[in-house]
Formats: sequence, C-alpha cells, structure tokens
Amino acid sequence: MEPRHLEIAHDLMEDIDEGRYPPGAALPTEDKLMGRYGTSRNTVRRALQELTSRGRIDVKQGSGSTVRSYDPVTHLADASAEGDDGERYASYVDRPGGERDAEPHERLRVMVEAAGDAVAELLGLGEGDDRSVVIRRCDRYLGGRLWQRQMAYYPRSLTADTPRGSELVGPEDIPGGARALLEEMGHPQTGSWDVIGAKMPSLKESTLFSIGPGVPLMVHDRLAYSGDRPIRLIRTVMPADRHQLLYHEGELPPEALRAGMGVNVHDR
Amino acid sequence: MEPRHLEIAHDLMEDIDEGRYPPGAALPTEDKLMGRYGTSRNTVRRALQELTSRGRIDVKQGSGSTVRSYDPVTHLADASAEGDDGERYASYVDRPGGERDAEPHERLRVMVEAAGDAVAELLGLGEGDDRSVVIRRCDRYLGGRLWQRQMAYYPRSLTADTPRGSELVGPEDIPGGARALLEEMGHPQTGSWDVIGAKMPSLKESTLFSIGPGVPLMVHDRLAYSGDRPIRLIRTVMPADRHQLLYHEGELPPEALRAGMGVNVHDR
DNA sequence: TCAGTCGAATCATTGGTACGAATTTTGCCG
DNA sequence: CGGCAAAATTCGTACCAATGATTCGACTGA
Repeated sequence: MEPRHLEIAHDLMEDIDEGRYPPGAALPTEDKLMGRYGTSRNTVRRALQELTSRGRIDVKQGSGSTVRSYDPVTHLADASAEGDDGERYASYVDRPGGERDAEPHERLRVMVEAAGDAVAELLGLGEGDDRSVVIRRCDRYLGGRLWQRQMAYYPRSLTADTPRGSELVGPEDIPGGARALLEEMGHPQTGSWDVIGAKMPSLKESTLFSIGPGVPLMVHDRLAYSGDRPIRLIRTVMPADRHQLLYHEGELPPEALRAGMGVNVHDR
Repeated sequence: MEPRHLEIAHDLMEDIDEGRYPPGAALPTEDKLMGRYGTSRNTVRRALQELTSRGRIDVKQGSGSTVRSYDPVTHLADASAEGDDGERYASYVDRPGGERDAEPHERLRVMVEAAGDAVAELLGLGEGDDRSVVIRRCDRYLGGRLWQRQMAYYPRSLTADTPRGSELVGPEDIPGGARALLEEMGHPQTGSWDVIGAKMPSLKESTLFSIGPGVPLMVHDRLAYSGDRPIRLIRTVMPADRHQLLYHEGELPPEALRAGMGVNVHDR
C-alpha cells in the first residue's frame, strides 16, 4: 500500500511529465490539494516536498508552486579545449537565452596553504615532502549568482622562487595562462585525468550557489601531469541544473556545433 | 534569524563533517534531539529530512539514523576505451570492497520503435525520414540492485534488411560488438560527442535503482558519428553515489592507475 | 543451548491546529 | 485613472497527538 503522500506526488509528477503542467505553470495550491485528496495539509506538503527535493517544482511563500524548467549550458570540457588561459575552465557551447547573455564576472583569490590529505595524495606529495600548494580559486558569476567555483592546486615546490613562478602566486590573471607558464618552467602538460561526479550540495554550498533544494552539484576534477609528475589539480564545482559537460573524440561535423545541440537529461 | 530546523541540521551536518559522527555511525535518536534542542518531533524530523535529502544520512524505521558513506566506482569513459563490445559502457577502474566483487549480471532488451523528438533530432532524423530506431537497452545489476541502465539508439535505416543488420535487432549480445558491426556495414565510427549531466531521479527511477533520497543520477550521453552522419546514441543512467566517470588525455603514468585513485566529491 | 516469542525502542505516517510571513488581489480615495 | 492601503490568499514554521511498522534485544520454553 503506497503512502498517501507518495500517491499525491506520483500524480503530480505524472501531470508534469505529461505536460499538463508545463514549465512555469502553477500547480494547485495546498488547500486545493487538501480538498482534492481529502488529506491534511501536512500530507499535501510532504507530497510537494517530494517534488521539491527532486528539483521538479519551485515553492514560493505566498504565491504557490510552479514547475521548474531545465536548460543547462553545455561546456566543452576537453583537455584539448583548454584555451590560451589554461586555468580557464572551458569555453562553452552556449545556447541563447536569458541571463546568460550577460557578461560573466570573475573573482580570483590566491592562497598558499598546506594541502589536505586528499589533495596531497593526488598531487603525489608524500609525508616527508613539502606539502604547501598554491591554490588559485576562481569564482565565476553570471546574473549575480555564483555560476561555478574552480579551485586550482599547484605544488609549491614546482614553482618556488623562480622568476615566473611568482606569477602563479600573484592575485592577477596569468598572461598566456597557467598551462603555458608551467610549460615555460619546464613542466609541459603531457596528460591529464578527468573525474566527474555528482553529489547533493551541503547547506553551505546551497547558499553559496544560491540553489534551491533538489539541485545536485557536478564536480569535475582534472589532474594534469608532466610526464609522470602531477603538476596541478583543478576542481570545478557547478550546479547541475545549469551545467552539462561535453567531451568529443575524433572528427566532428561542424554543423552539429552550430545546431546548438544539447542533451536534456530530463528526457524520457 | 535561522529557522529552528535548519539550526539543528547545521549542527548535525557540522558534526558529521568534523568526523564526530563517522560514516556508519548512528546519530542521536529523534527523542534525544527533541530533548537536546527542546523542540517538537516534527521540527527534529525536518532537520533530519534536510540531511536525508542531501544524501548525508540514512534514516531507517525502528533503528535510527546513520551516516552514509560515499565510495563510488570510477569508470573509464573514454570513447577510446570502448572495448571489443562497443555497446558495453566502459570497463571500470575499480577499487576492492564489498558487493562490487560480485559478478555483474546483465539483462538485455531490444525494441524497435519510433524515436521521440529529442532522440530523432540527435540522430538527425527529420520529419520526412523514417524515424524508427533500434533500441538496445541493457540493465546491469550488481549485488541484486540495478547498477546502471544503458539505452542505445540506432537508426533503423542504417541496418535495415542487411544480413548482419539483423544482428542489431536480435536479443543477443553482438559478437565483436556493435561498433565493429556498424563498421563492417560501412559505418565506421569516426567521432563522438559525450554530454554528461546530473539530475535528481524521478519517483520511478528511485525505485528502479533502489536509491534513497538525496542521491542524484548521472546521465551520460554519447552520440557517435560516421563522418557527419550520426550512427548511434548511447545514454547511460547511473546513481551518482556509486559512479564516477573518468576521462584521460595524453600519456598517463601507469602507476597512477594502480594507485586506485579516485576523487571523492565529498572532500572539502 | 538454542530457537522462538514478546516487548521496548524507534522511526513512519497522518491528522489536527495556530500563528507568522510573503504575495497577490481588491478596493478605496484622491 | 493612479496610487496606496487593507484584505485575502498562500505558503512557512512550529506545536501536539495517535497509530502503525520495523528493529533489536531480552526473555522464555523446549
């Protein structure tokens, strides 16, 4: 026997999927649902919560529940697509629409710290080594909200006390990009690993990214090597409702790029 | 002023993050929390719900709340890593532990249907074209649970009525793999797009994958081309708490593979 | 000793109520 | 007609209460 609130949630979910409530449309109010199903408000609210925590509706005090839309930006995430600025995440294949036209705003912060265990292991910094790393954190804003946060970790030992190495610690953009800088210093990037995962945001991350409930975060880690030596780790965190990652292999028909293709994960 | 239930949730989240409640440990019971915070049960439950919907705890009737662990399998998802069986998702770089040692079980189902709008557009099937596609759905189970679901879409027109083309419609594994089969039929795969996104599961998907609340799904789409002609679309859906995707570029130090590396998205 | 039973602990579900806060609508007045 | 204020609508937070389901451990009887 299915619990009452799940039954309501099922019904509403189906109504949404079938298009009876298109994106942006208003769902019945809690009172209406109470009447329709003959249950208490608590039960109705649990049903709505079920949809909320799945990212399907937005509930706003005083005005009701509306169906969410899903229209992510698709980033070209290939390592080969790293632009002149090796630190820049990726150029992105965008589709026109809304606030995205706004020019993104970046905020860079540079720190030198001792690496945590996980970062140290990835960068191959053992117990005896100097575990200090240069952390270049770049927050990218779009439409007033944090769009993605990127943390780049460089072993301090790679660049310590060299003329150009100091640029890495400077709080400014690196002309030509960090990748080129590393190459000039004798650490050309010869390979990289990308690991992509997803998780739910912590409470802090929710407020940091200004995302409602039911929105996962995508985490994209890139560990770059020079030969067999790790030279940097780039971790990019972004809300999954606004981002998709794109990789390509081999020849690609250029028309496809122009077609503004993207894969909608909500498709059935 | 922060709502009461968020305050409790914050406290608990911090306790978990600081390791005061390690993975697997039991949180205080609802009664205890009621006493500690001097609130009603409903409020405590809302706090726990906050952690639940973020995938941080498991709440089980009759036994309490326990901290969840996160230990995903890392799949090698490169197109270049496609094995002999082109349809197989990817070999995976695994780490020893628990149920994963069990031999995976696969269930294949083949259908021929008219493509939906989204799939038709991706496969380049216009209004006037024959929009029927061969769908090969492969469910992979591990430890009795659905581990990942893969849907491969082939334009029917590619393979219709050719001797080997019928293999694509057969309900058996394709010897040598679908990719090789397509190549033999004059459609060698020359390139591919991968799009990776994440979303929360629908109610159906939750039960399908037997996943609790707060677990996102990763969706991995691969659109493969022969020249400028799309020849197949592979969509893989998998719970994000058990899967990570790995791409690599350039030379890789083989020791790194052996190190059993993985990037834990819960790292701070 | 061991298996089965029973009960306590604990969470799940659902109902009810009250008041506060945000939003929208309505209506009045200039 | 425009603007502003009051009212109605609607969701947010919080409390209390009752019953059912599940788990686990303690007890009992063979």
